[in-house]
Amino acid sequence: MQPIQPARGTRDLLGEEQRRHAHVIETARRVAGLYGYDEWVTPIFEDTRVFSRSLGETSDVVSKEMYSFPDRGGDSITLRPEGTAAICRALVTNGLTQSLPQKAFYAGPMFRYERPQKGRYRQFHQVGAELIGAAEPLADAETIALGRDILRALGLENDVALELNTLGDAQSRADWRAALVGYFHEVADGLSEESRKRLERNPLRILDSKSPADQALVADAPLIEPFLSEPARVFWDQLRAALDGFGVSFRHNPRIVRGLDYYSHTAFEFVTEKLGAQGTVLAGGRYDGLVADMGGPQTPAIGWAAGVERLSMLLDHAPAAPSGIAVVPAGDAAEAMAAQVMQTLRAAGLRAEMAYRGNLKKRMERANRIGAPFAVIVGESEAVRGVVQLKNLADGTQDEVPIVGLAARIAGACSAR
RNA sequence: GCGGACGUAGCUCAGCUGGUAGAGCGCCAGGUUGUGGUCUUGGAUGUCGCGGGUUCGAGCCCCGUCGUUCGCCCCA
Repeated sequence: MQPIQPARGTRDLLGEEQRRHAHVIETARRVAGLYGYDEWVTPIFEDTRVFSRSLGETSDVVSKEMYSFPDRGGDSITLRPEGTAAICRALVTNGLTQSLPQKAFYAGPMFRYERPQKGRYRQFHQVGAELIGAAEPLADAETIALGRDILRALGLENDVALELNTLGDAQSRADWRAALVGYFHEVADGLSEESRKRLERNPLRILDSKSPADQALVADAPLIEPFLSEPARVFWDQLRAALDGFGVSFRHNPRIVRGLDYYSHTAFEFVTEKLGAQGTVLAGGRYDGLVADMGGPQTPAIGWAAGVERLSMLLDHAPAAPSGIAVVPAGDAAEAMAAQVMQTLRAAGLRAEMAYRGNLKKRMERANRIGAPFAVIVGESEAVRGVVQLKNLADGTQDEVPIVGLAARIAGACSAR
């Protein structure tokens, strides 16, 4: 019989990989807490309209990458491809548009039907932060600072660089886009085949094309700055000043555009050179129209999402596996006593384990294998005297210690190490 | 969705111009009846991803398929 494999683009997370993931998520959650964020947990699937309405009909995410299917009632359901739209939907459905601003942190699986690669899976995991109800550049700067601080807390500060751009407000963006389309039409003969298609569907995307031929033409493409409206220009200036205030350094990259339609003003990416084509590690921007798309009032918002898989791969060291105290009965008759001792240790907050079978030698081998710092050897002759053998597995020393106070003794020794 | 590479033991891999499969690590058992690590002796690894084809004979060649991987598209 052939073993059944995990579905394409999905995988199991255990051991070291699981610890890396957990460390990324816990770090992000903790730092977001310092910034005043609460965690929101929204459903893993939603009414398809939550995404089709918000992401823009032209984006590939909607046109071919969503996991959508009809449920038994005939409604179209979609496994969430990203987090922001659902957060906005939750804001509206819970009436929180009446108590702004809201700061939402989230972590969990997302789903996109695409060709898997390293660091890109059909089920992948993101952490994200959304600040809803603040229109000031100060909010953008603080949100970006949060991302930077999480990366810093993960020890990745030197591996990533922040690239920043403005997309202007709706009018600025429309004017700039028209100019871009005009320019690229003029030089269309020199564009790559892909970019000629993009010119019809999603012209902004030509700007970050990887084709060298495109890059040469992009260099002379009109920049957005002349098209910025006065308010958009002021916003852009204030944002950069505010980032200085938060001590966040960045590089202006006029070619950054965001893939999803709902962004305006601020767009940013933390990128790394270390992951090949999957170099964007944390990215986001301002999306002032999205809450209204969800049926709420016009509400400004700024946020980002980060890929947990990609961050995990960048981590220098996986967090160490936890190790517990090995409780070892000397002989079957001591097992009950050993179980009691083990429960005492657990009650004192210590991780403790006992093998289910094997003689003393076998169980000592296992104690060594699980990386236990100490073995507590429970023998019949000692047990009647209320003592056990406490063996330090690092240096091989062994003491007879009373069961009363054993947990405190071990805890003290562990913290002293 | 498009193009390239790769699938051999639990893991990392070797396997000659086609001749019935190997190493290291790990695992199991003994040397040690109440003491791990080091050492030592022995043992089991497996439909060579799967299906078809060529051949007297296929891990090796051909086709298909599934999976992984590197890029493209897109995107975190």
